[in-house]
Amino acid sequence: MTTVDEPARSGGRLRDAARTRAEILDVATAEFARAGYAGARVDEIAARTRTTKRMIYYYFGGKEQLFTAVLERAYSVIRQAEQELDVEHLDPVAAIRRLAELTFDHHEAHPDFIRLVSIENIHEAEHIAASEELGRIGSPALEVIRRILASGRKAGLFTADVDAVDLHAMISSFCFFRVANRHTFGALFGRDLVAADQREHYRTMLGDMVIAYLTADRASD
Amino acid sequence: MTTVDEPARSGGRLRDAARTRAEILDVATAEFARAGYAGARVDEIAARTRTTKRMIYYYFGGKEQLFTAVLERAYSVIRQAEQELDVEHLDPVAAIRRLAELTFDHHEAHPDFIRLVSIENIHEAEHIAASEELGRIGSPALEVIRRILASGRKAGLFTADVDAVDLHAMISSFCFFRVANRHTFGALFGRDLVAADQREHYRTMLGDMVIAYLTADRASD
DNA sequence: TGACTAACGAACCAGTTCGTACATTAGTCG
DNA sequence: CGACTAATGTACGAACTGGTTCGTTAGTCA
Repeated sequence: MTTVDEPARSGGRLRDAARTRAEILDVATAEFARAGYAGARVDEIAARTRTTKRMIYYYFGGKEQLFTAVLERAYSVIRQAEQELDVEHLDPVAAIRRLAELTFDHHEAHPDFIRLVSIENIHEAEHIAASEELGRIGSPALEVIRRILASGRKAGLFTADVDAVDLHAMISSFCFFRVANRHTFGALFGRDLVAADQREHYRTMLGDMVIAYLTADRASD
Repeated sequence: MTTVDEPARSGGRLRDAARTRAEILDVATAEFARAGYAGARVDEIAARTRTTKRMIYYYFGGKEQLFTAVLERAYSVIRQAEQELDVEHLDPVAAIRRLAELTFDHHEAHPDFIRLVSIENIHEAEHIAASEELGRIGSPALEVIRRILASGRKAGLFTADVDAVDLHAMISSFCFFRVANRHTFGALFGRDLVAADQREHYRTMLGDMVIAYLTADRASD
């Protein structure tokens, strides 16, 4: 990650490894998200930085490793957000709805992250596979879901016997699709899924969908 | 080998514009889906064809237009599949479930198409925007959904007052995510969403979800 | 202070990539 | 048949791109 120990000096140092590294990562994130892995230009990233291309190779080794570092930092952000989830004081139904809404909000707030994930999937997650860090991180949200599901089942509120990972996939799929595919969807169906005045509508729709699924009377099958 | 150089072609003509064009499109589809727009190599496409790069420029004009042509054909395939939808003889609940399942099946059967859509979204649907053909096609599935929703509401089966486009987005999001993000999801959560032995599970889950949403008692909100 | 190292910059290079100029041939039609 | 056009193949090049070589400077510490 970018957190190399901050040198004691504070003022605008000319030479500041941590700052340079972080700036490269910021610019690289935007560039990769903009143009995809192959479309991203190392020269372009360097040009938008206060440093030079030499430094990218000095700190990261190459384009491939730079992209991996970008992914690592992007995932660490979402992991951190998930760690701050505080919904378990709510009743199970409200907790799940709140969790879904927070996932919804996070996707909307981080379109670059969504693009990076799309790009990484085009490349069959090879960078995640190559990263030690990304390989062993779990999802804090998953644990939260697990606990809410357990208590909801215990209270007889949730009829569906869903697995936490599957529920996470269900919630994520809606949030992800809305942001990731907004361009083709908009072009083909003439509807902007991310329009500001539709936000509450889709947020509610997601919650309704998840709760309906969890509380449905499955006997009618 | 078997066919070194056959001067006198039997059935297949030596010069066949339609065939050459189609072969280029086939190979280009695979190549773009494999590596993304920028990552795809025109030389590579040419090499895998029985013709040369010259022909790609002769028939399509350039890489950009070739990709647009690839998208146009890919979308025409799904449009055609949707036109063969035959679910309206079923009762509304069964019809929606069947429609969802067919969408599910189509996504699973056409991973290259999913990748192309992901790629096109990275490029903000600029090729769809540039295509006259793609701009004015509607979705046959949308009309089907509209009719089923209307009859379901009329029969008092569907409590939710959903819009057809939104329901289409809901169904698509789950199907799309499962295929498009299977690599990162698998790497991060250790679960293969496209594993053969999980297929029925997710297919059922999708149907349950959609039906639960449509038939839920929204009064409890 | 002066040597030593981390951090940095400019210029360069070798391989690649899209695109094209030029030459040629198969098929068709009067 | 012979001219004419659609279709095709070869070879090449200008621009670009990831990566490197070589040299410089700021900061640190003995």
